[in-house]
Amino acid sequence: MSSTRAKAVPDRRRAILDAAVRVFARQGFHACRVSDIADEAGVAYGLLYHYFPSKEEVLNTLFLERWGVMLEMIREVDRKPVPVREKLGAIASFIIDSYRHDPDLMKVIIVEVTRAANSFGQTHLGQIREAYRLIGEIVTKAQQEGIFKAEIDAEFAAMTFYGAIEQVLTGWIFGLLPQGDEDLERAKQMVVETVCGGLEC
Amino acid sequence: MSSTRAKAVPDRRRAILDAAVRVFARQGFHACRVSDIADEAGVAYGLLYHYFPSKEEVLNTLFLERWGVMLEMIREVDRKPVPVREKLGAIASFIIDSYRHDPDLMKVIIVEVTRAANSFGQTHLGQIREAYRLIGEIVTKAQQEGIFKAEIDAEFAAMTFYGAIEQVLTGWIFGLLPQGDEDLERAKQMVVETVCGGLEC
DNA sequence: TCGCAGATTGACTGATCAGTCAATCTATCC
DNA sequence: GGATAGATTGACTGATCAGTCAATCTGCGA
Repeated sequence: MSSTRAKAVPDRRRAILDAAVRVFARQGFHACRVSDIADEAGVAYGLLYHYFPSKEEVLNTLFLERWGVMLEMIREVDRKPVPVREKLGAIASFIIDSYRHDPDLMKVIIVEVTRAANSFGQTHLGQIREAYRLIGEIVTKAQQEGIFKAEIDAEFAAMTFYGAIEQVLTGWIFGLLPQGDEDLERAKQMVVETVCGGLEC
Repeated sequence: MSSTRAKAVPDRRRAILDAAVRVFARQGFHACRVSDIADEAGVAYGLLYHYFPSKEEVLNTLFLERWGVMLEMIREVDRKPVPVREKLGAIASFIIDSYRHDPDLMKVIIVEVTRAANSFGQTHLGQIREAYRLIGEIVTKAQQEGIFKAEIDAEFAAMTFYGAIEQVLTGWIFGLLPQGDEDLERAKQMVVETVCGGLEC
């Protein structure tokens, strides 16, 4: 099969998705043309429509691919018998490392989907909500164990936690905060420190 | 002069701005047509271009009007000789009360400008940054007074604080969080409580 | 070698919409 | 009551671009 061959058939679908990440990150979803994506991928205009029914569906695919990995990761972390701080720390680490590994993709997901609740966020509200719900569950358990204050609403705490991380990523994306390797590492600690500090009894 | 007359000349410019808030909130800036705004304002299409050079400039005007008030409010609060918690509490209250008073306007500002850093956020990055800077200053002072931990970067703390508030507003805007009067009041306390709790020594 | 299916091409179409502009209206002042 | 300036109108234009489609290419099995 092709996946075992050294010189496999070029995967145009993947090339289109990767090109789209770069183009969306550079120009934004609405500002770019489908031809920009095709050009960036080194592929004819019409081929995009061979693999995807629309420009929108390209963005949807990018988002769902990545968001699914994150949700799965949160579920997995939650299953482990470790303290809250460690769970939240793992989530913060995962998101921040995702940014380190592929800043363009995270920029697209945050700017065009997660923070664009009017357009694509609307479509994916369910997925986004699920992330809040999972984080909220972690908070609830910590409250039941008497580690977190019971009087703060868990969903609310989850939004605060995720909101803080996303805001920091946004700061990096738009050059409002320094983003050396040490900065990313410190950010992980600081987010968890700040939020847990405020929530613990 | 007209402002003293009971039946003053109708202020079409204002009518257009108010209509734009409703239309942008309902359909989003990119998805709506200029004719939608004109219709909503009960005014001819061309009149919008008599008062504004472009559709964009209508949104810019709405944003700058409101953001300017907020920046001035933060500066004023900072001048008062009150504890940090009270300062941050006043900021949270102002933003949340702004939402209570005119949810459509806040939705537009957050969804189309503040969180749309790719399009309009870019244009207004300076204004947005200024808010972070002012909040960061408040945090810095608290650190100098020994009330807040010195090891957390002030700009970072400012983003966490503002990010948490904005995320909660976003939750209300898109129906992810309950938004009764009590919820709004509790949110003010919870945001300040959580962030200060995490930052205090 | 032939024929087929799927991959690939890019010119073209149809719809959309921001912005223009010449015409008309209205208020005000002399 | 006439003249002027600014307000108001809405039909029209020009550009843009997502999506279509018929034509061509390529790899592979018979």
